Amino acid sequence: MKRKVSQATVHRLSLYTRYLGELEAREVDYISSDKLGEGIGTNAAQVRKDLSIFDRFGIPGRGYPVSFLRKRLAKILGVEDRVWRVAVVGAGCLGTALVCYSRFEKQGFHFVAILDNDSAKIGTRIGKLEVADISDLERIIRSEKVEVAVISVPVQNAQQVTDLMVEAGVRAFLNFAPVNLNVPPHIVLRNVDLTVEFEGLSFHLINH
Amino acid sequence: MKRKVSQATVHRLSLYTRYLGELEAREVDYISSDKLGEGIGTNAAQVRKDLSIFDRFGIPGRGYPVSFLRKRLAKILGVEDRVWRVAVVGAGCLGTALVCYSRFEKQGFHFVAILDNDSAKIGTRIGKLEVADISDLERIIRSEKVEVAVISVPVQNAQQVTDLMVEAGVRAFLNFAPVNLNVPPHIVLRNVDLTVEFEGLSFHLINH
DNA sequence: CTATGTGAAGGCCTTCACAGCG
DNA sequence: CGCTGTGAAGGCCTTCACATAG
Repeated sequence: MKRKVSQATVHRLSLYTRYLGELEAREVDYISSDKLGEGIGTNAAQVRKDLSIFDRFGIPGRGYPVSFLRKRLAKILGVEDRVWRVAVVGAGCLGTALVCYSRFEKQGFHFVAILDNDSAKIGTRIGKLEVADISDLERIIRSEKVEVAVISVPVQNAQQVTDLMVEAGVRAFLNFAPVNLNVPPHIVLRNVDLTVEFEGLSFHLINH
Repeated sequence: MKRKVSQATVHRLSLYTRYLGELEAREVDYISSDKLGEGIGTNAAQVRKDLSIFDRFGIPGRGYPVSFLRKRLAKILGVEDRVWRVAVVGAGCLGTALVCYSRFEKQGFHFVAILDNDSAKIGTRIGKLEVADISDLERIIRSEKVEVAVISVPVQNAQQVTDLMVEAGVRAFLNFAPVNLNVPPHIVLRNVDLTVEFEGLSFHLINH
């Protein structure tokens, strides 16, 4: 890695990887930076800059070898020949939906547990998983070797649950609770906030 | 509006608004740019710059009036004294979860319809809504005066469904399908791609 | 004396433009 | 001759620092 990889670049690496997967399924051998950019909604210069951070993947006059590039990017993203073990905390609408959605499994994110504090939910089955009692959190995280957690609990429980998970050894969080979580500096945290997304739409509808 | 409002600023306006709502509930009257920044995970300078785009909301020596500022920001975001009518297309795991999640209603996003093409789902009840037949799309969009649509259909149907919706008059889309949708320039589109989010976590776990 | 509002500086990301490779 | 890789330029966003208001 020659330079710092920006958040924006990481985001696009994901999109390139997915689009290259589609091309691979359609048995396309080579793709130009121009077409690859078009496929994910950016331009050729951006594509070449992004890829040049890591290596010289392309062949002047031909473009990028689709299959080779997809594998290399998947490796860079950490999703080639590898599975991440994920726990979902909060078996509400959203937590349930994530577990039932199969694409993540295919992409190397394996859901190994779903936890809740509601005794009416504990023991019930969601997809292939049985809802576990949140008071068993630490034991489950350790025995299941959970590395990534999804926070889909109500706002008022989110920070506490996150603290417990950090203590139990979880290193990365995808947070759906609409609150600013505080985590130690070595912990990876990304927020998905659907209200923010809706309000983004609303702002542009009103101001354009 | 004195200058162009960046995407990043719009995002933070949402976060400020939410945090100010919490402060309002706790009956806090004034907040400094420093504390407001801390509350959403940014700094005082950023807060002051963001807010100064629109007006002089603050009182030197005291800070910002919480309730007044919250209302003004909600107005700017288009969620004060107003309801947006939203349709969800695709009654799978995710579409169902969104309709059952009540926070959006409170924030001014009112779900008025959920559509699917699966005859096994059509007519069934999800929350307060009955799943409608997607072949009635145009009629429903017009009669329900839908302005915003959520795309939660499989990738292969996403573009077609979006085209139909644009034609029927929908002006804004929140797209959960992992595909780059093409829409006319005057249409507002935001993508929520959970695979990208997971891969973002993965990248940072591997490279730090 | 505290905390805002804002030009200026700094830093990061994107776009340009072209040398050079296949 | 087409398309990549990459310095340079441009543009946008964040941070700094301080004059100014309450």
